[in-house]
Amino acid sequence: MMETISIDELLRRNQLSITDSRKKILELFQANNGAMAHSDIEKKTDEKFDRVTIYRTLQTFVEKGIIHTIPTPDNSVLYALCKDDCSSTGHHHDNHVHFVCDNCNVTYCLDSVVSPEVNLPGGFKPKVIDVVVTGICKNC
Amino acid sequence: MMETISIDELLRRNQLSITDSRKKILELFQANNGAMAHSDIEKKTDEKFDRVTIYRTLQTFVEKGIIHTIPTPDNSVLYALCKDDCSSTGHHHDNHVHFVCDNCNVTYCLDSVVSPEVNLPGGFKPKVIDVVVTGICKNC
DNA sequence: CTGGATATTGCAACTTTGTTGCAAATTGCT
DNA sequence: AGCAATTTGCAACAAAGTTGCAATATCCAG
Ligand SMILES: [Mn+2]
Ligand SMILES: [Mn+2]
Ligand SMILES: [Zn+2]
Ligand SMILES: [Zn+2]
Repeated sequence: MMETISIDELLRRNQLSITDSRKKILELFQANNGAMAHSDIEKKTDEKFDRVTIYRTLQTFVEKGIIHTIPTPDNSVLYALCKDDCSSTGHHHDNHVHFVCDNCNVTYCLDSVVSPEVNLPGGFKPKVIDVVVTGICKNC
Repeated sequence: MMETISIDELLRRNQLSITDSRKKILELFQANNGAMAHSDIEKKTDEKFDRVTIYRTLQTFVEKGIIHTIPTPDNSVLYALCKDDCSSTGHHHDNHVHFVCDNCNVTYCLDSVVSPEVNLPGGFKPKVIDVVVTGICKNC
């Protein structure tokens, strides 16, 4: 079992200075149970931070392995927190399935469901397998 | 075995009038072995058609089941031809795997590889499973 | 605790991507 | 050929994302 670490500690471990925008955005991710789009963050921060700052913060978090992006069927960009082992090793291991609810529109990281094997035709060498399931979630 | 039908016939079967832009865009899809983005089509048509026309044409083709969209890890919107049975039944059955090559950047429809089963936690009811594999393709 | 090097932010300006209304042109049909 | 219906191009706009730079905040050594 991995112990829960504070937001400040999380930033420090990733050699990032502790700033208002980074703290606030991480708080939002921890409070939210699903994935968030850039526009969600803009709204939830009440336009306190510049759009550009939010873009740059998200980009930094992705590079550090603190959050990961999720490919969605409607091709909007979503972000969610990574499991702890992503940031510690410096590269992503988000081989879990994502679920998009048709009804409430929440996107879940199903961390317990690992991506299935796929049998590819000869010559194709897989590196990453992204699986996005659309349907009705457990809360709908 | 499904016989190959002409572009005019394909449009007629979908109750679409035969216009220059629709013919040209379908030709591009048939000539191209991978998926295309809106911007690819703009370039390959040499700006002969208005951007808006291309958007509307792609949208019409998706609605008719002539092409389908592909969710990609970098969240760009790609389109590729559907198998014949999509347009005949009026709704999509594109339950095949897509492959994005890290090297040549071509995105393939692997029509022969059907999406695998996924074991979801209790309460989640799947409808569509999108699988996108990233790696090195057979031509690289 | 403070000064100053370094990193981060906000602003402005710009690019790309996508949408909408409407008049002009094209298509399909008689 | 003529006419109704569909499609296109244009203009104007909105949303999403990028870049350079000056102002500000953070961190660390002294
Ligand atoms: Mn996830
Ligand atoms: Mn496909
Ligand atoms: Zn739901
Ligand atoms: Zn390739």
